[in-house]
Amino acid sequence: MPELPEVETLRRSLEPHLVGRTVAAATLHRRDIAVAPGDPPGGFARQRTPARPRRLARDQMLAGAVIAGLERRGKQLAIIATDGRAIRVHLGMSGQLLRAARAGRLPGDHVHATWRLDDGGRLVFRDPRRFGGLWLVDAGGERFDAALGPDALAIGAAELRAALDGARRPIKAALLDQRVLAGVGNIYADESLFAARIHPRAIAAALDPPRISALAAAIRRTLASAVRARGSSIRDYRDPSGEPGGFQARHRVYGRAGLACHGCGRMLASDLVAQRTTVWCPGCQGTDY
DNA sequence: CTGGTCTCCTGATCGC
DNA sequence: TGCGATCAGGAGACCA
Repeated sequence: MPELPEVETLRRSLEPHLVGRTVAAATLHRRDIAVAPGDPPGGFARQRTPARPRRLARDQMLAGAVIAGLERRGKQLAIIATDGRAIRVHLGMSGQLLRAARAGRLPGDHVHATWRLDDGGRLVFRDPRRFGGLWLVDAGGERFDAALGPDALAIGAAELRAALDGARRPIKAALLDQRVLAGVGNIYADESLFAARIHPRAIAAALDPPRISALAAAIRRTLASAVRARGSSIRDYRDPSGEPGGFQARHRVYGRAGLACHGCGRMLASDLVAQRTTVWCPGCQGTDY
């Protein structure tokens, strides 16, 4: 569901309700959506079904902690306690963090974790597809995945050039790689490439410095504009206060395959690039790469 | 190392 | 109305 603008919208929306609150109680309903310190090492997927899940200490879900703030890096969100403990949240494709005031209604299905606050409010982690998850972080631990690249919202030209570092793969594949750049997903990769007039299959290493500068600027502008619009709502996405985003009305290419380009009128093309449906304009972004 | 493909999971939608 | 095929905002495992 979410890319950087949706996660940043979530962060801004939740923060005023959480900061300064004490976590009165916390419940993890499915052990296999969380990774705790001491869990077997290895990839996320292989950690989700340990032969015998370790029991969690009750304070690992931040029970008893006072919430100091919410930080975001790329698409990851960290709920940080005043004592340094934290919970890193990945929303994956279908994850949501929902808030309900005292006695407010919350969905019952696919709810994997629940926190109750000292003002009676509740916070819920819901994720039907379970591609997302929670990382429980001790004080002093890594709040974000250490391999994440620079945050895309403020990516500079030199920074992007260094991150791409001669990658011999389509620029779209590189933009989707969170180790290169943190925060861009399928929607904003296509929108940014259109804005920079770069073909999604252009080999990253073949882009000259001026084009990489243009791309960095396009990514910053596209993401900032999407954050201002409170993200993109495809299907039924809502932020925690129930508000849909508004950026989907401004998509130039994503979801518009076969329609006319807003820039030149040509029909937008679509194909699989980096295993993801990709839409571009053969007029504005070229037919060769 | 690199880059392409497969896979995890559920739900919405579309054509028949 | 039902039913199977297809697709989805992500990303790690696996393979050549």
